[in-house]
Amino acid sequence: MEYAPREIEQKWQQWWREQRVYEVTHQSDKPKYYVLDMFPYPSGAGLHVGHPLGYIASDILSRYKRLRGFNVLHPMGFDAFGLPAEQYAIENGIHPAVSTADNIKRYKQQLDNLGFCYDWSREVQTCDPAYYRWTQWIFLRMFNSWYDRQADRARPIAELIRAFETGGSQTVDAVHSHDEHFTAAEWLDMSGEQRQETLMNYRLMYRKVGYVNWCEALGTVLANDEVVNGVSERGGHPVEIRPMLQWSMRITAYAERLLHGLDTVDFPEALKQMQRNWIGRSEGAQLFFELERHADRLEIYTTRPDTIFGATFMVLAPEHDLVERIVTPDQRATVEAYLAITKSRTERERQIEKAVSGAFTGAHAVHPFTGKRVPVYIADYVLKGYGTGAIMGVPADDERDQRFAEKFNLPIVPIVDKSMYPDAGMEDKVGTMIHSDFLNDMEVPDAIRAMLERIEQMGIGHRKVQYKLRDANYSRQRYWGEPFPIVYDQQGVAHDLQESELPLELPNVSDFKPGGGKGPLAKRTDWVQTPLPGGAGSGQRDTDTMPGFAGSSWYFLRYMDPRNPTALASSEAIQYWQDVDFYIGGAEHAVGHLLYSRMWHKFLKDYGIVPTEEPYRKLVNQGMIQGVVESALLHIPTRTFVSAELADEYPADELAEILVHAEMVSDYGDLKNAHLTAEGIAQFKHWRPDYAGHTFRTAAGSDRFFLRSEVGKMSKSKYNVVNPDDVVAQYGADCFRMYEMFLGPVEMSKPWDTKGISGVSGFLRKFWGLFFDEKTGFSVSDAEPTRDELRVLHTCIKKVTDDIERFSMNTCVSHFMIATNELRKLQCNKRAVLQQLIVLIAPFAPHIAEELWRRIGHNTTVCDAQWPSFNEALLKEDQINYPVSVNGKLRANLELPAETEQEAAIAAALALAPVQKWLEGKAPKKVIFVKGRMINVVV
RNA sequence: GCCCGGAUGGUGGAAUGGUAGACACGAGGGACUUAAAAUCCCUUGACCAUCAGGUCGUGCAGGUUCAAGUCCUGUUCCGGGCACCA
Repeated sequence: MEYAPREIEQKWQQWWREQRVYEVTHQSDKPKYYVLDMFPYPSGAGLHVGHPLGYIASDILSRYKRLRGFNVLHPMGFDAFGLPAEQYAIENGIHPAVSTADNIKRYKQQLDNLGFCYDWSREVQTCDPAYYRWTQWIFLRMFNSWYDRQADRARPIAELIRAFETGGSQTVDAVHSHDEHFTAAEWLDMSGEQRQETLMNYRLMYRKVGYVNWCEALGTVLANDEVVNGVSERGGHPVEIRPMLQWSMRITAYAERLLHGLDTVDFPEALKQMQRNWIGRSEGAQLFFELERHADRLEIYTTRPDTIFGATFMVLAPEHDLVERIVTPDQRATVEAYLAITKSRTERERQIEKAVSGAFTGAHAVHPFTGKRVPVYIADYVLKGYGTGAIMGVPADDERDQRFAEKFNLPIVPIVDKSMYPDAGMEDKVGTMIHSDFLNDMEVPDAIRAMLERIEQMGIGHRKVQYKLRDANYSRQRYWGEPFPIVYDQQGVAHDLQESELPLELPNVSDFKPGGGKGPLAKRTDWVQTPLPGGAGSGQRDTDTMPGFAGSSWYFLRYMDPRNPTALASSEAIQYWQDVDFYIGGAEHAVGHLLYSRMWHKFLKDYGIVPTEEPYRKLVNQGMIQGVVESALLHIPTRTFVSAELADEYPADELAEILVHAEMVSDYGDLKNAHLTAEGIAQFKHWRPDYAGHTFRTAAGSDRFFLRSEVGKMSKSKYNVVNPDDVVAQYGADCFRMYEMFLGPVEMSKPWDTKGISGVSGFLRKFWGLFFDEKTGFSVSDAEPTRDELRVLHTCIKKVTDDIERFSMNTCVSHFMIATNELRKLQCNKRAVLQQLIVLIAPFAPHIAEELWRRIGHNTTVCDAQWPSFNEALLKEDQINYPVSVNGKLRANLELPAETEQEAAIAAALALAPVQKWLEGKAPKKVIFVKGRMINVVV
């Protein structure tokens, strides 16, 4: 009987759905296992063959864990708020809610088509009010929290207020934005408004005027990780730095925990490194320089306090508060001109130029050790947002300071003798101190230690750990996101909504265009005007919405108890499911989602809402399946298309690359052989009538017109999108799943290439064929399996089990192929062998497995079968082939019975004539057994 | 510039320090067929060969080891991330 994948697949997909085979509950005695995919943003383009790679791998793992007796949580949902839907609305007038719902529907159809074992009853959508109610709830909890450094956790803001009332600002060690000192009496003297302003300095969600990444084209502010090379990640629009009143998330409070947590989780090393770099911890000193003729002191940050004797100038960031106060009248014009230039330049221009620039303020600082006058400059290579926004210039030991000193003719005093370290770079922390007073002759690390001590003794500074990580901007001047559950009073003080007022639903609007630095919500004045919480007068709602990462920062918790109306998830559900055991998704979220959600999790841990410090135990980044971009070479002057191998005959600048639709290409995906046949050329001319009159030149004697191919993104605009639905229609979902795994390791990126799929397709037919007899149809035997048959089966069980455990899905497919081929040779149709093989293959090809499982006589789903265990004894062969090598070189093979003792093997090996020859009469020093088989004789 | 990865046949890729190239594609040859498709069988890293086998071979140069694709040092190229972070 023919293997008809589509028939089988549709039948079982429907049955699984109707029988709710994949729904799970936390009321279970089984151990839990949580397998999570990064949920997709449902774009209008639908899925292409690259998207399901990670989903297939996680589906296999989920099914495997279920067969191993785990209660497996494997949910799916949609990250449904965000910019693209809103841009689409602006361009086409379709409400984001409508287009998002359409896209989700299409995604679900495409996913179901592949036979995934998601528990769809747990689906979440971040744009659903029942979901974002809890996103708003977490926001408010953060708003009403501060970070206690002493306890190293977030705590309710009410406790901070009590501390201020009793002891002022000095009684607590709280994370805050800027230093403030006040006594309890001063706190009590403050107006309500002043107190609220003070509290903003401590809240974990807080408002501040900050320099933010403003994108004019998108009409919104962006987070640091949403800005790439000075342009917006989405759309590539220019981004400028602008001061705006914005919500911020105090992620910096968690910097140290985010860093340390990385040592406890199983993430790819590269990803951990990316997060470490993003957090950017450095140890150094914050220290003060007195300013000449000024009461203000200049506070700088340095990781090299040992080099202070080489400090010959100071540099402030152009935006530094002190600039205005210290600039001298004769330098005012120069400084203002420089400030004007820095302001007018966009972030992008500044990054591209990298030219040394700056201006002298006319002011001088006093060197704390030498008492010398040190000139104070401003320059944009010093950043306002890092450290104190001021540095000491040490041109002998820092490349940027050196360039600056050369440009402005400032003295360069050598302070580290690196002659003992010829390979050391300028900024390496090695060498011997010179021209450095009491530090002279010390090695750099000792000098750093000595100087830190001296600075603290003298009271001119202190040790300080500094992070590159900044607080995340949390406001977006957009429509399609979570509204802030906040109302402002006349004084602009933020009041939080009561929990009973949540969710604050996103109101409908008809005009989605942003304008005047405000989002579309500002136009709904009827919605904006609202009584203050508690009814004390009228107020105004926040017209911004939350950023895309808000909803995705905690979605994995909602899956645990997705319909709970009274909590983000019940504590029983969270206690049972705990955390994510296996998380799979793209590496592009390394410093965005993965950092934010880790922080939210730690925050929730601080309040005992979740039991674990880290949300994800193990993370795998799946690679991308790329497309191949095919183009035909056009020789413009002669209006002739030229086959790629003839390109050398034409001047390169007269050739243009014209994109060709992948559907017309023969051998698509093969970088060397992709070509158009006569039929393909006809299709191309029909598709591009503007080229219908052009001639196509192929090499003499060839009817193939070769294309120029390169690996690139799979995208509509490159005409190279391969839809998984089409592959499934032709080969079946089981074949598609196995083939994507067979292409290579899940972590690896590779171009899509359909050519190899025939191998997997053929394998599935052969596998199916094991169960059928040409004449009698379905036929399995109840006879006892032979030793050979069992050996094939148990080898396969062992290898597949080992390989799934180490997430090596591609080699699993090979093991299935080997087992199937061998059983075919043995003409094995024994039930005892085949039914175990079905279970092995079920995670990879669930439909064919289900069908055969039923046919073989089971009346329950294969999903509830038990993973077979293997018998080690059966793996041993009756005869063992002993390769014998002398000094590591293979010399001979000898066959011995498996039961032979090692001594017998040695004796036999050494007696072997070829080995005798290589021993050259010498006595062996030692004999080494390898894997209990191979013998190496060392002479 | 800095930090991570990676480099294995014509191709995708296998190899807990232990017979490199599993498995698959492609290619070549053969069987079946009027023919094609499908299917099946054989060959397929390079070189030498008296056809028994031998020599070389995992980007390059060294090292450790009885034994290195795998570990160490240096180097080249490719991919990814960060980039005035004091």
